[in-house]
Amino acid sequence: MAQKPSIPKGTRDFNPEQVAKRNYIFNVIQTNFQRFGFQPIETPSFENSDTLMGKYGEEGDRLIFKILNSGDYLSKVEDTLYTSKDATKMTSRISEKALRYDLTVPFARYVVQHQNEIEFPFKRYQIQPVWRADRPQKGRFREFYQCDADVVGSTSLFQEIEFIQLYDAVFSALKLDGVTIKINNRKILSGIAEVIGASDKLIDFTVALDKLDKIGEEKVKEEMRSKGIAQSGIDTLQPLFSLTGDFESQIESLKGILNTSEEGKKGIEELEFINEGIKALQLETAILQLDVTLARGLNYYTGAIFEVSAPKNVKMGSIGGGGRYDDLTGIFGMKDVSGVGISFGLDRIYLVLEELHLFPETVSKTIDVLFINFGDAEALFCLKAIKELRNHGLNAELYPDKITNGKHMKKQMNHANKRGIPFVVLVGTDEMNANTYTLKNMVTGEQLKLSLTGLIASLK
RNA sequence: GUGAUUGUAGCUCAGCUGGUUAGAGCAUCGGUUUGUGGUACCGAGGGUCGCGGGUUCGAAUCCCGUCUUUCACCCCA
Repeated sequence: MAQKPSIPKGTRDFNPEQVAKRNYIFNVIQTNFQRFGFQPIETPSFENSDTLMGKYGEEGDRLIFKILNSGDYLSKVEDTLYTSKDATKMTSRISEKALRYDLTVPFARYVVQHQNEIEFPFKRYQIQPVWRADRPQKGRFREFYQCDADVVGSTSLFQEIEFIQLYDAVFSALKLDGVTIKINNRKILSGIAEVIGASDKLIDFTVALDKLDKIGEEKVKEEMRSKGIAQSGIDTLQPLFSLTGDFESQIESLKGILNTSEEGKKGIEELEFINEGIKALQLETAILQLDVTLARGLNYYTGAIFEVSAPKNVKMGSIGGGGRYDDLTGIFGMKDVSGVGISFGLDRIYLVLEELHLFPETVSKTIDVLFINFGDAEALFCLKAIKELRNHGLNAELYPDKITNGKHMKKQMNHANKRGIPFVVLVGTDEMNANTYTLKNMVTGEQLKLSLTGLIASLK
């Protein structure tokens, strides 16, 4: 229906049921954020372009939605620039604002800007939408929510341990069993790159390594060769491709590979510390797994890297990620502030819960009881009762239109049925005269004549 | 950004190699049922076949473009 209105690709409308389900997830995440001591902040939907541009790599810049300047913005562009048709140069001249791409960079900006008001270490959480000019796919949207928790101003590795606990707490509360929290450390990746003499190609190297479980060993080696990594280096990597077993045994293998790299050894130390902590504290339902091929995430991670995968029976990209960044605020001129944080992908968590039927049935129930509207006098009588019910914490409402000529009772009952309202109250002249209420259970069909106090008691 | 894919009633989909007034189920509305919904029966409304252009005597059907959907790559929540 081309005539009908539409919304841009990668965006969605949410109906009442969907909003109820999303709020359920929000509430669980928010409750746990607060339980772990995080405080909320909010930042604007759009930032100055130079705050965002260049922070996510070349690929990221391409995916940032730019906002056109107001007014007659083309008149300020020189003819030479205009005719050169250089989009990158042109963009910076006609667009000075952009929609935020994630919550971490705006948060870094916030910390630098408000550094004198903030009490460090600062633990904040932020639940807001972000925008990416990506092509939509399963679980990929152009507008989606991130739920971030970060700590800045502490280098303590106990923060990493806390974040793993936080992931576990949230997913356990959502009854999403069997999520895998993958952990790696940037220092390990740097160490490996150093050992194979490819320190200058760290990004290419890690991007290739990250694809191991997807495209296989041979293709990864091929990609590394095509990026100019020496064959001798790739041969040195061999033990890495066959790295298996539990956390401890993988660590042992890594020690063998990285014994000449100081940075690598530091990474191993950090991982061991975190693993010891988690072993002592235990996780409820999540599984912590060392994954040396985990390299995803932004260029700014310097220590731990996290990624959360949905249970294996669901085909979905990561539902959360995060890591340690030692110098994020440095890009805004504030040195030596270490930060670490994690993010929950609300929209993907929603899809996973939906697929596994894990939403509690009660999430979309909004109203406890509907009063049938027999007429003006009855309606007024009902509204008095409704007021009482509301004061007792019950969600109650009157059907707005009255029954005319005895008709439309069916319509009102139907309405209650369709909305899944569990109880209906009928008050006609008989009830009104006797000061009683007929309570009907919409599931069983059972009806009771009750006083107002009886009504309240039955509904509570 | 690269390569595919989808688009017919509010929803899910039929519609054979182009041929008279484009169908079904569900949903909606009305009736059977003027104090009782969820099941039943009867009936009604609702579509310029995504949009634009082209080929043809004739296009939902073929061609081109465009938008949209879904998927893979890139990248990522």
